[in-house]
Amino acid sequence: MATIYQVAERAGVSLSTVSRVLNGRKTVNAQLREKVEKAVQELNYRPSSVARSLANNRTDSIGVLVAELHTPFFGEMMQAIEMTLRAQDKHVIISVGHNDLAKELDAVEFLISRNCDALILHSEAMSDKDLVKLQSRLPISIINRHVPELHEACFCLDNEAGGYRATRHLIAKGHRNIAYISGPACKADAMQRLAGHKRALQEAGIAFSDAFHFEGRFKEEDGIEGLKTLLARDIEFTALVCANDWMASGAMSCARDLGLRLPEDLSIVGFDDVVIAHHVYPKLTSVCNPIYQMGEMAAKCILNKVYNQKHQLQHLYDAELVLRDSVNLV
Amino acid sequence: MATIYQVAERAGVSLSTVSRVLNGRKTVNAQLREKVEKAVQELNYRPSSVARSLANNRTDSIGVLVAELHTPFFGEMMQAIEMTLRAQDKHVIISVGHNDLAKELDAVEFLISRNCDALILHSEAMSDKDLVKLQSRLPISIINRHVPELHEACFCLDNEAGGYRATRHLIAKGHRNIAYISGPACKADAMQRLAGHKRALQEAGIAFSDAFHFEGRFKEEDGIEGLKTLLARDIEFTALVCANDWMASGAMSCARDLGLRLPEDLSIVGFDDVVIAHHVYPKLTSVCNPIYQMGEMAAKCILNKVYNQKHQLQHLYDAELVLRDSVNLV
DNA sequence: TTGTAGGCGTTATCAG
DNA sequence: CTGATAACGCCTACAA
Repeated sequence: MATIYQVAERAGVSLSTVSRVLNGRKTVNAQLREKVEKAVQELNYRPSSVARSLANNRTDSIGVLVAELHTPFFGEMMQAIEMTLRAQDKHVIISVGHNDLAKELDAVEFLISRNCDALILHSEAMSDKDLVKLQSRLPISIINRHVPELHEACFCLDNEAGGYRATRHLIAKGHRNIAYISGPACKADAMQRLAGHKRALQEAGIAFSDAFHFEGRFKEEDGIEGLKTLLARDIEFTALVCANDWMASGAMSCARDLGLRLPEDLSIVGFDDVVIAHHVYPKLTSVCNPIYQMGEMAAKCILNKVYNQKHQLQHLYDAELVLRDSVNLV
Repeated sequence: MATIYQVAERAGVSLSTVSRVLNGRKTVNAQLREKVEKAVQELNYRPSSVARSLANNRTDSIGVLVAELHTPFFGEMMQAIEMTLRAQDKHVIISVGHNDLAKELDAVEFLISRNCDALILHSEAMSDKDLVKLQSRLPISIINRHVPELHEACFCLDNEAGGYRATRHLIAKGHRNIAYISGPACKADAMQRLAGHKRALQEAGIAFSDAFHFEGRFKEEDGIEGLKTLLARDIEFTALVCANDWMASGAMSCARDLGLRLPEDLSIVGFDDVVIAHHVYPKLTSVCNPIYQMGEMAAKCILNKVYNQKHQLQHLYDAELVLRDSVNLV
């Protein structure tokens, strides 16, 4: 690999001049510039990003922490981040945290040890305090979580509004008895979605009852277990909202196994609108989680903070309902 | 950030000694070693990976080129790669190629400009020649594609065997009239899968006919269009194999729209066994593409080549059939 | 076993 | 506008 010295030598100038033309400085004689460019061509010279990083203390790389990589949600997120960052010649280094505190912290240290200029995090296990502390070490942006002290760094969905929309839609379709399978009580987004559900009920003058509520952990199996549990209770319902699509899919296959017709016997609404929502049968009406946009914004936030760009930022995202075939008029 | 100088000063030794203990050299006095370690602790010193890279001409980072990130297949692959590489303290830099030659080449240059030690590629657009040329620049490993000159770097599925298994299964269930929706003729894996299908037919004494074949491009819509087209032809069939799960899902929803009962009126087999196979209805019998393992192997191949490790490598993968509910006995 | 000195490839400062 | 020269932080002969 050619170095800047060799280019300088070939062009008959000093290496400072080469550095200048490489970095697009205006203050260089046109003739010399041409000579340098020619030499660069001939030697097929490529600057060493490592040496450059050492000299100016910037790596142009951004670390991204995700819970998992093999799930559609994170795929969308990564795609958005990679595309917007690469368009600005920034590199994306990934690291997975597996929803485990120790592993997340380890992943973060790993990323920092690589001298990332900044971090984008989708963390479930770290505490708010951890995140605040982290920001004092390097710029970060946070997806899908709101940390009050770090508001300008957070990009999240209006989960409450989403929960509200899902249930209001069912009510508008004539449903009055609506069951709800939520995510775990320890997760803020799960509770916000549930709160939205309750608000919609209240607005329609329907009392919320714990009997209609099952708490899952966002997994497909929880949808199955949840529906079974609800059906075994002494209640009747014509509709079910699930706090994510995986549970909704589980509930659907369970319902079918139990001989229920969908959506005639049971209307179902999901949440997140991940890819499976299009593929289950009937196609699932679901609240959209615009993760792509959020990933893009988180990346732009970093571009603003670290590289002095000036992108317009939006921190809170609307959770629109995507209508498909899983809800029946009653 | 503390530097190695400061550690040396605090420990009262030279920086070479610090460097030695940091790199685990045995040839250093126990007392000094302790002093150094103490100083490292106290200063919370972390070596600069950038400076280290510059000095020893290695970045410990591997570039990965994928077509897209937002699809389950690549998610699995990335997860596998990230996990096996990070276990060895190597970093993963991602770059997406969007199935476009210019963009893939651009992505590769981008990765190389970052001084990656090696590349892992899932390339659809680059030619064999491009890949051979690339390998002369830096170590690479290739997923899901066989380049004869680069055999030891390739990790792929036995697509022919997979196609064979899918069709043989249907034949074993009594089907004789089996339609096939393939991937595009320009893709090697698509043609191999089709070849396997033909072999199974031949083995059973069933003649292959173009009338039973529709060529798609691996998209959901192609499954829809394909089934419609096949049904419009003057033929009868009780089973359909689709060269991937997306087309299978499309065919399923199309079949249902047309009033066919699944699997009573039409048995369907998919390919790749991506996540949606579990979520469509009825759950889809599909040929498994062990992308996770392949990703892991591609990563280990790099570890062997670049970092002198000695992992056992497997280059060709078996395509097992995963039985679910989409095939009927006739 | 330990320390000194030079090099890795750039950028940045400061004279000229 | 151009060219020495000193960082940047670490590694590694080589010398002591």
